[in-house]
Amino acid sequence: MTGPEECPPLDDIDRVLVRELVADGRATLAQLAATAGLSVSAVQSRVRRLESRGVVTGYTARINPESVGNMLSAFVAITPLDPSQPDDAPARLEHIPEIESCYSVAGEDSYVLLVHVASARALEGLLQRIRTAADVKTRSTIILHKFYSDRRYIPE
Amino acid sequence: MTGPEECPPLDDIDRVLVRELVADGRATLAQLAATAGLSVSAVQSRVRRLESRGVVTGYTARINPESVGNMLSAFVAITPLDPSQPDDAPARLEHIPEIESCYSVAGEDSYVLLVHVASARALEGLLQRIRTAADVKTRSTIILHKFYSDRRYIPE
DNA sequence: ATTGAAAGAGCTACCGC
DNA sequence: GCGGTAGCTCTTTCAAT
Repeated sequence: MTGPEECPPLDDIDRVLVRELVADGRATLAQLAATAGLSVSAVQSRVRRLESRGVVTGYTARINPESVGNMLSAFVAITPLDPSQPDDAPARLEHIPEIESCYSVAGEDSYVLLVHVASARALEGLLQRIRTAADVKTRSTIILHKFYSDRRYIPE
Repeated sequence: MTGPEECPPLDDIDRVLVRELVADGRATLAQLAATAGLSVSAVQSRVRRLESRGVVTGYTARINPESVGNMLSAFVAITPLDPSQPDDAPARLEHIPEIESCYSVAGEDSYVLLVHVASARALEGLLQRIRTAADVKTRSTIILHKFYSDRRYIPE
């Protein structure tokens, strides 16, 4: 799991492996070998290759934010207040742990963040920290319900 | 990994385990035991409990969408065209694999989707499918760059 | 709840193809 | 690149505390 390297396109077997690892990040090499119709050794070297090429960038546990006390989630769209200043908002926000994701976007705003907090009160404090840390204005969209997330589409 | 059950609050050791499993979804029980300062067996029963309580809802491989051919990502905000109709848009969109996440939100629109597609041409087709499947209008925000994502904040 | 130990399953490195 | 074996690690289960 070092850095992304060369990237010749994935073959069908690679896609099978990626799909299964997305569905179950703890799938054993034996399981993967069974669905791919290959030996454990062959699957192991393919998975290593997918990791070293940066196709698979890591493994993680999916958690329910509410179960760890984050009762409120929101999208926060941000726009720099002073367009003449160098815009390094993502770097200036990276230390804030409540921010799950940070995207730059083409639209009304410059960036969109996905944040998780304990309460409305906590969101108020977070927005203040975001504004002062990055010198931006914020526009928040409260998430009422997560129907599904973390699905992954592997084409072909 | 059956259904969420009772949920007495997490103690400090549980939070340590959850943090490590989020950072490395394939961490072994031995690794977890080392950082938690417990025996392997004790860690195993705690992890099983976190799973059965729905704190940890599963494990997944993180993948780079571009490396599997999804070169374009976007937020798609949708709003039902006919407010008098029953609104079951999320269910009517669930079969579309390009949709990674679906949230209902409090704001200008009813729902926000995160989608991944191969190209602008593919996005055009996807938007048509979304509109006809759910009888909604769409407002898309193209993602230019993902600075970070999939971070998880475990409070305390 | 936690521990320790024993048995089974999985991972890794190496070798021949 | 694929398959197979050997050695080691990890997981699982269980009795005991």
